[in-house]
Amino acid sequence: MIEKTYQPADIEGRMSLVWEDARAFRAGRPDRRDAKPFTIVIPPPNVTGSLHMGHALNNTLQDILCRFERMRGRDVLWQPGTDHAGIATQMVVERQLMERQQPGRRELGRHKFVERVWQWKEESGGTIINQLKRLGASCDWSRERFTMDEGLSRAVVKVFVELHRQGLIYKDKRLVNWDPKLLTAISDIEVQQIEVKGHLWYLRYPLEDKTFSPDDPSSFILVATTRPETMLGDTAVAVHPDDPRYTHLVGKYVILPLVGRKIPIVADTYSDPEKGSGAVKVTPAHDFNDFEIGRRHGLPQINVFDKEAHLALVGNEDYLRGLPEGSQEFAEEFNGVERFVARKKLVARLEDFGFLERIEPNTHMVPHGDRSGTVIEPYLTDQWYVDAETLAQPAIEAVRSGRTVFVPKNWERTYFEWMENIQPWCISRQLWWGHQIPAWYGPDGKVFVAETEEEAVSNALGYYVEQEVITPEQGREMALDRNKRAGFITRDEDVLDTWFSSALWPFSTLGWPDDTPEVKRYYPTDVLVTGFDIIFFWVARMMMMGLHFMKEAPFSTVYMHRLVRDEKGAKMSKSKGNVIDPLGIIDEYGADALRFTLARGAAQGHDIKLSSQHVETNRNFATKLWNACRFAEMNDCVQPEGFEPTKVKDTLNRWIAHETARAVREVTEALEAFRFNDAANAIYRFVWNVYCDWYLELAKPVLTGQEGPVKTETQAMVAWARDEILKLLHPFMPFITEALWETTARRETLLALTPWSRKEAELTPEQVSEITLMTSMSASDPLVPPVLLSFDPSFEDTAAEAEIGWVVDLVTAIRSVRAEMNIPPATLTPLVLAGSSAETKERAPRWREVIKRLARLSELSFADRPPEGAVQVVVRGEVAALPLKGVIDLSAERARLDKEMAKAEADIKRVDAKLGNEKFVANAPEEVVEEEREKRETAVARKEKILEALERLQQVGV
RNA sequence: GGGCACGUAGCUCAGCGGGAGAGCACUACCUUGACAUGGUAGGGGUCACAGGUUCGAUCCCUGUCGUGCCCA
Repeated sequence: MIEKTYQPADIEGRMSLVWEDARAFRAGRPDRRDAKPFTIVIPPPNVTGSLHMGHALNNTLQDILCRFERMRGRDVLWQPGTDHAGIATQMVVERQLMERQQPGRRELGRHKFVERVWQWKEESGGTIINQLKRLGASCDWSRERFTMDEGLSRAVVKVFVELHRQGLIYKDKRLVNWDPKLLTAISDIEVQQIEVKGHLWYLRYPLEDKTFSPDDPSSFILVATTRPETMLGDTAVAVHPDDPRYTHLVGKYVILPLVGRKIPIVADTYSDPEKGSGAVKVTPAHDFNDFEIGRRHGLPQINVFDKEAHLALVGNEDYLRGLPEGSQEFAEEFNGVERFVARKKLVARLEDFGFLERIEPNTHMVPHGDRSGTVIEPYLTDQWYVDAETLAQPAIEAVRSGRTVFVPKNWERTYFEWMENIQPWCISRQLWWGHQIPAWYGPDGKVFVAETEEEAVSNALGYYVEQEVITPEQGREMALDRNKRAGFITRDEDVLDTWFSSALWPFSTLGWPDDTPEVKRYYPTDVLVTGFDIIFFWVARMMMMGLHFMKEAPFSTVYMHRLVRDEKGAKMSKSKGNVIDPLGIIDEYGADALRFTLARGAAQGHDIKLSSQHVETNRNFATKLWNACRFAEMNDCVQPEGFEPTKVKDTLNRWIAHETARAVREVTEALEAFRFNDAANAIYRFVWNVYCDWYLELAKPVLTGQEGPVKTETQAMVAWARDEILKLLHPFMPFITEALWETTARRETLLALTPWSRKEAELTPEQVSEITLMTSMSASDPLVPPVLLSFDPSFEDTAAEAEIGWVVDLVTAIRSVRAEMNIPPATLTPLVLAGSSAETKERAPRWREVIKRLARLSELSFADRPPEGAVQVVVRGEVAALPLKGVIDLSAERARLDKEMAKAEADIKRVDAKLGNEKFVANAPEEVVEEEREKRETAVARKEKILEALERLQQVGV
């Protein structure tokens, strides 16, 4: 029995258990041993995360694909899991320690701290996984993985060692994006450029051979800078080689104000004559562009900051080298000053001595760490890098050749753009939580990379014995005793970027580097579903690693969805306070309603604007379905054993078969092309505007009438179409459909495992070959869906469509005219079909009861001519008359007919204009011209009927 | 500055060479025996602007204006 009201909360929890008990989502079910696999790896959410709308969308779309393919018989593996989120997790645990006033990270020491993080992970790391379950995600939860798992960690080490051996991972001293708050390097894409209202400071740098005076422009060169505090590390001034203002100064020297260092003026095209003064200070150790200039001109790099971005001048050899007497005092004064404080103090000091010319407001982009929010400092350090450029080549090729396809396709351009200009990927992080780099150093700094400590140590000791740094005896002792070698051989302290391990996710989760059956069966995966904002984090890196280690691209299709915004179109953010919590929405309207809303909004290339009102609409849709199923149940609608929908006789039943087949086709084709919105809208329309509004309404007289073969057939067909609906809707609304499936009949399988409606088996051999041809034609382009794959011509029935179409049009026309004439619904009117064709005379009696009920008629009769003073409408070229003389206002009817008349005449006029154009008749395709002629005929016939009606009205004297 | 989108009904968006569509909102009416989380009907748009291609342009091309995003 279906409950009277639909309450999502009642069914969602229960259905989750049903699926779990049946192990419905397990990959590799024995009954699908011979099935083609379908694999999606989840973009692993951050272990510290909780479900936000972006996750809800991302996972809804993945789930729709997985459930769809599962129903189509594939052996589906949807691989779930989380990543360890190095920085984020470390921050969460550190904050927790602070809040609880427990010893901090440094006090605990590395080992104890990492233990603490694991403890946190066990307690709180499952949050988002449980939230995904509430959304209905049909992942194979038994295979859940975590990037710090033993197996995945082995994959990381192996990849690191292998790439290092191949020279694709190396250590280098370069400028990195340094986060002075978190004290770690981060990669380019973890940096966000934020527009900041800053200033441009114009500084006078005195020329070496002149006597400096602020009033004498020939005694200095004016430089403009957004970061005056970095001047302490300046090693040159650059001007454009073609800038006539400065050509005479190139090759000369300036004396760095306050510091006293003598630095050259160089010519470099980086300097923009249009910007600032046209001369820029060059600080190779603190600016990426300056670093390049420095390399071009062989300039020294002087780092003036410590790790926390405080000035580090005392004892800084690079800084002090070549400075005049007395600079020690200045260094001591400014040593240890924080960068922004230093800026203020330095500007004031420069001003005191006449070195500051002016300050202009200047809005510019400033790099910020996406985790800490602090201003990133370009900082010169030793870090590990991946040679991304080399790895990118096959990844570019895979997309160019079409082995991996982006949907929508225009993302490929963005992908190429980035891949072709890719920079070395900095992968080391100065953190404790993560995969520690498998590199060990000897006393001279020589590095030994190996998969295990034993191997690295033995390599190292062998080397130093050979070099006679230690004796063989010492080597043996150190090999055996960790304590003896401490201080001699030390491990790299740093860990790897989290995305390094995420890049391996499509194969590490399957058991690689072991030679597992899962790797063979499920790699490469089919689709990656992800937001465009992480195309570089995810797609690019997984492509590189997958191709390098597996020799095959990790996925054949990359579907990029867009952002979920609030109802006004603003990006959701905590600071704006416009975040819509998916779990709150699920509590209020149900997961099905949320999912359906997201799917209906997921048009390719568009952000989704979400409001709770939309969700409410779709909850109402679920209610509508619920009640339709109740109606079927109340009318004992069941499919008898061996029922054959293709064999039904009754016109109405043949019609719904026809319409259902069309819906199946629409939904299937849309899903195959990743047009989630079209698929969802097609099923919405079918359920509400076809099945509920017309089929059930038209079937009511039969269902409530006497027993008989037609009634039995209709009951079966109502149930059949309902089951088709449940199947079509299941990928979108899994909970309600599974619950209704369970309640409405005795079922052999869960709906989640029930075959999708495909009817190829029932086709004739000729039809099959035609379909095969079309499918193979479109197979070359994966974006073109195989058109006929799910369409069953045996359901096609144009006669049924014509007949039911006539009923629908007639009822609609009468309703419309009644509303226009203000006839109260309670008033039943007679209907006279005037001058009907034999076809209509034959049809009408079959639909008499239905038409009378739906159009609120007292009787339905035929006549050669419409009665005097009757309201007349034209339906499919024939007149239907409502004899309402005395009931309605005849002048209102006249006005209505005049309006109709004008419409018909306008139609004729437009068509005539076309047909009168010789060029149109000559150039337009034959079908189009023919269509226009038909249009004209219909319009003319219509006009004649209206004209007759008007004449009749005249006779009554209106 | 470079790239990618987008300007269609009050709102959110489909459509993308031959009669302007949906959902929501709005208006009127309806407690009809699945459903008021419902039913029926209705109003509302020179498809941003200007050119061009075409027999024909909301749709293709060019430009202008406006909006958003990404990268410098």
